Amino acid sequence: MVDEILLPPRATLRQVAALSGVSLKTASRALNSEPHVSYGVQSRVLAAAHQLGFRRNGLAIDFRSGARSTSVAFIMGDVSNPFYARIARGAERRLRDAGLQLVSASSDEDSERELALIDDMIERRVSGLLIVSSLDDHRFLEAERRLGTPMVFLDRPPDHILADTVVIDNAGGMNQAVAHLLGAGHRHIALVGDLRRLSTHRERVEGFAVAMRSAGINDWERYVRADSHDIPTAEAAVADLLASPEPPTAIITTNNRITIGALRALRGAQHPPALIGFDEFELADLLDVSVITHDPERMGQIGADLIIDRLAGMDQPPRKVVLPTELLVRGSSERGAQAV
Amino acid sequence: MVDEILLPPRATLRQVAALSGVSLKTASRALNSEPHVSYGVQSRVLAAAHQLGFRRNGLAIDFRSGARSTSVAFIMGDVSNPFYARIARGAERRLRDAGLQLVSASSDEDSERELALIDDMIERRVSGLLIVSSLDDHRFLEAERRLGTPMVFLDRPPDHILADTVVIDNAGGMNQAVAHLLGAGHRHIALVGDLRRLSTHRERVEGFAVAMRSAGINDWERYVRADSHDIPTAEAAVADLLASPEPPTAIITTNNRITIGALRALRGAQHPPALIGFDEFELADLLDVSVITHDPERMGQIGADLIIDRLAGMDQPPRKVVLPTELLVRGSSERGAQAV
DNA sequence: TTGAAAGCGCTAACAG
DNA sequence: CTGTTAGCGCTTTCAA
Repeated sequence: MVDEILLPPRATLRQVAALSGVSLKTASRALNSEPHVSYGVQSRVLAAAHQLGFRRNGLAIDFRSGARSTSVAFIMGDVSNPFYARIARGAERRLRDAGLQLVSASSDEDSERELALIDDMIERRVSGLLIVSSLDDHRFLEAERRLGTPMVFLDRPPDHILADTVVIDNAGGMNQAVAHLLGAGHRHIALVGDLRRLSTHRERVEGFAVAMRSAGINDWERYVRADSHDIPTAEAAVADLLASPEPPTAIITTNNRITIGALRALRGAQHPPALIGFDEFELADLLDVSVITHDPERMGQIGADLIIDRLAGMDQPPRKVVLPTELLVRGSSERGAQAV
Repeated sequence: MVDEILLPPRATLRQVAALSGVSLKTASRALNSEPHVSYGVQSRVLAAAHQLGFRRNGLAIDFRSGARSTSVAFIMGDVSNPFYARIARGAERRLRDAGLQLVSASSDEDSERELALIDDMIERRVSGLLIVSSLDDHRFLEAERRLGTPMVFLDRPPDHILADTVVIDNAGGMNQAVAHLLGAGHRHIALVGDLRRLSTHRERVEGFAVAMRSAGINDWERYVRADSHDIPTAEAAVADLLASPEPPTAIITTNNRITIGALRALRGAQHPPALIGFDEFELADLLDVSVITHDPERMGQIGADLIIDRLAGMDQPPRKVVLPTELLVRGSSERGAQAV
């Protein structure tokens, strides 16, 4: 193979202008279909651009006009978690229609990494920040906020800073689930939760506690397990619960990863406890698993819209949007209850 | 709420230099920890930067140094498809270590949109392109390739252009699956496939055909269905097969979406046919579904490495990496065979 | 070890 | 309708 010569350097607007015999600015206008360009000039410029294989330099455009790139950052735990992927999808669609692009970055739920990513995104001058944060103090973003960078906190509210937020009705969803199980006669209900430091975890546990207490059950903590952040850990936690002297008759898992871990642990169990999982997941219907559903794509859409509105000058106090949940009763929640 | 005054404009390097009483270039050197800066100057500049809340302007840096951004584009069908999400994950990790960031964009498998996205990414001067393409002619990328933009085609090889490619051993994987089913006595084996125009589909069908023919089965086309690009379509296709006068005794689905559609269609079937799906998926083990597995994260990693190497000047002829598959035999492939 | 000057490719602001 | 003049914030020469 002959080593081909690459790099006949890229044509610039200046060359297009020269070739078509107009000024830089006129060429710019023509290529951007701005008004006040005669038809003849327009087509001459376009032809020259085509001939030279000209491509606008987005880097130069972003740099020059306004001090912001046309990207919006999405910082979350892990793209391959369907919850985040669906948020990304919702956000991406809205942003694209607004001429923006989504840049996703995974923090692996690690605070250091999250900080580094946010920092990086700020330096890249993203137009906005969509964050599912695992930090517990967001004061460091205050300066950026005052500089006018729109930021929306998704799924978990920010701490020590006022900013737009889109969350799920965690307590409400949990309440419905617990009420349903209580109604079926369950008294020994376990909760298997995510990292203790996450606000979603705390809210879900709190919703659980409230519902349990109001049913007169005060030793609810006995069956609460936390820090099951991945599938294997969740599986182990559930296995452990099942092996205890007085196993729970029902289990609530607080996210899709944990639910899957629970399903693994329950596989082949003689008398599986009832199960309700937070987050809908693909195949939940086939596996007959009851879930607390909500709409992650919508979360992404709303987040994106908020960014877009703020960018367009919307100047209202920070909003907090709470997305509803719905209990989808399937087979898994209808079993294992002891006689009432 | 008092309307707070935002926008005390961002500090620039020039201001940092002024405040610390050094030249622009010295400030630049200090902040980038370049050599040849005395300790005193270094700390003076850092202090000034801190005091002003200075943040480097990534836009200006990208623009000025080299005509490339520090982003790599990943163009694929849909982020919320776990196959793509896992590729993204693999690529993202590698790229981050190289100081690059991944920008994912979904084409929804639509050619127009894919073209527009690629165009957009080129204008944004991404450092490289990772593409799962649904186009059938990539000549339009030739100019870009000659300009030195590294591009890697994932999952589906490019047409009419030479470029790095990372694909799965489609024919081989299909062969293993068919051989397994034939060995169990199946003769009426169906294949439910994706969009006909996708090369992956064609290769998988070809692998299927070869295996069937070499077993003396020449009417294999009878049970082949294509264009099942989403779950509902796949479900309908499988339901249709089941309802035919002489239904197949085994079904092979050619990707994770189709497998899920098939599972839906098979739900509650009296005598479900055997099933083998292309692509591993979460819960496949719980559902006891046999699959042809491979490693999408690795595909992402290799793609990213190829980009990074090319960016670093690696100058070999385009590579074609073929990733192996493995047949994971679970319960679903062990049923429904008629007496041999 | 430091600095001055030049300019990346483009658009904004003003003229004509 | 078209052109001229600046200059975005930074790095890259090259010189001191």
